[in-house]
Amino acid sequence: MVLSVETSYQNALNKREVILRAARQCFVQHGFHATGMAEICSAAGMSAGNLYRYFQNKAAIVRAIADETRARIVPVYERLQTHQNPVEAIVQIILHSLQEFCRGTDSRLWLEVLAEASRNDEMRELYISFDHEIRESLKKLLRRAVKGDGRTPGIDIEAASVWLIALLDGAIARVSIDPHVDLEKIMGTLAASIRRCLKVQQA
Amino acid sequence: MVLSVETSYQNALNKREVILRAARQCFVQHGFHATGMAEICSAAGMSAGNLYRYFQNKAAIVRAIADETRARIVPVYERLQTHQNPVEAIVQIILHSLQEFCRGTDSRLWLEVLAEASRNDEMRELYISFDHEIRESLKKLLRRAVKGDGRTPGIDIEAASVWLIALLDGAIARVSIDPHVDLEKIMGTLAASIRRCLKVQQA
DNA sequence: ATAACGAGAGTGAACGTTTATTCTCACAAC
DNA sequence: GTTGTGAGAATAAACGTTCACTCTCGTTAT
Repeated sequence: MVLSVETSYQNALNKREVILRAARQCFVQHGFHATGMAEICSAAGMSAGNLYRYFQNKAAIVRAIADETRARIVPVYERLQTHQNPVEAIVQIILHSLQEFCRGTDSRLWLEVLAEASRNDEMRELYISFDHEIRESLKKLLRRAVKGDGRTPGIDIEAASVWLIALLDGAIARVSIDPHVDLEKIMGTLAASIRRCLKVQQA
Repeated sequence: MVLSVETSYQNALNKREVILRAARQCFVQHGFHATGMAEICSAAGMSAGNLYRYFQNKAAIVRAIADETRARIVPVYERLQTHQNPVEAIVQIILHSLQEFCRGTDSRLWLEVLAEASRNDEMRELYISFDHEIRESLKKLLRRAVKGDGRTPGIDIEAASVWLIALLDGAIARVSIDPHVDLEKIMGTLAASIRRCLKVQQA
């Protein structure tokens, strides 16, 4: 019957999600390499044999997690593209991204992705394509900001986009390491700095 | 004999350094957890049994590497403390640090340290104490900059120090992941941004 | 109504490696 | 002859992965 096929498909999706949730939790605690399959299995409440019905191997799980983490951020960039004030749009993007990463424990996961991307080719390509995508969004906004301002652009748009992302990645690192960090305050001063850098043009 | 003790001590130091150099190389390639002791042994041209005479275990090697990496940066901060122009001193510090990390492959190692610090308590303490130390240096300079400027400080000194380090960490991540990055250009625009943020105070 | 069938979900022990670490023994120096 | 230095085999645990197998159900045949 058609219905049964559909429910089984749904079921498989659910199982994959259960596994991913479990794996995410383990990876946050011990990192990609120091997490064993047995750990993931027990966190998912599942036997090893069964888990391997849903993922080909450990690498596939890691890939899925990295993809998922990345996918959560992209919409933020697209949503704010239509904001009328481009500088404020940029500020909002960075703030939203930071919040999105730092709610829960995704920041640690992202740090793990960064480290992995620096040596694993597949992960590097993922990071770079992700980076390209979101920096294109930023550059569009930066161009609008420079034009709208009516002054000679003292800003190197390419460089500015790089620095915004670096600032974000650095902030994620800090938040995920230092337990005493005050996210609210951090975000306030971050916004101020970005505004200062982007709005004030000097000869 | 006194001399023999001394040379043997020297010898042991050399051996430790040989091992650390080898380990560093391996860690850069595969990270702390994915690097095996056998790998380090063969890179150091040494048997396992012998290597364990110089380090208690793998964790001790990791600790030593992290310490070493950190120790390489601290002097930069101290050296520039006496610079007469505090803003330029800050710019120089950040630029030097970036260069120090990105010469060779230390940037990857630092990324590894960051990821590890987010979950391993010992590494976290190392990072935080390091961070505290260098931010104290930055804060001294920032205070001088604010006073010297003679204007009402529009800058939150604590926050500014945090953001400078975040910027640095983010930049390190980028350099170590993206092979196409132009370090010279990056450093130029970084300096400009910092100057803009720190020098120009607005109501 | 019931027996036979088959597919999907699930198990957990076992596989062959690889891991970090230790043990044993040989050589060299003084 | 003792001590320091080294190699390399040995160990046991842990690793990712696979295996043969069971259990559960819905479908079909009788």
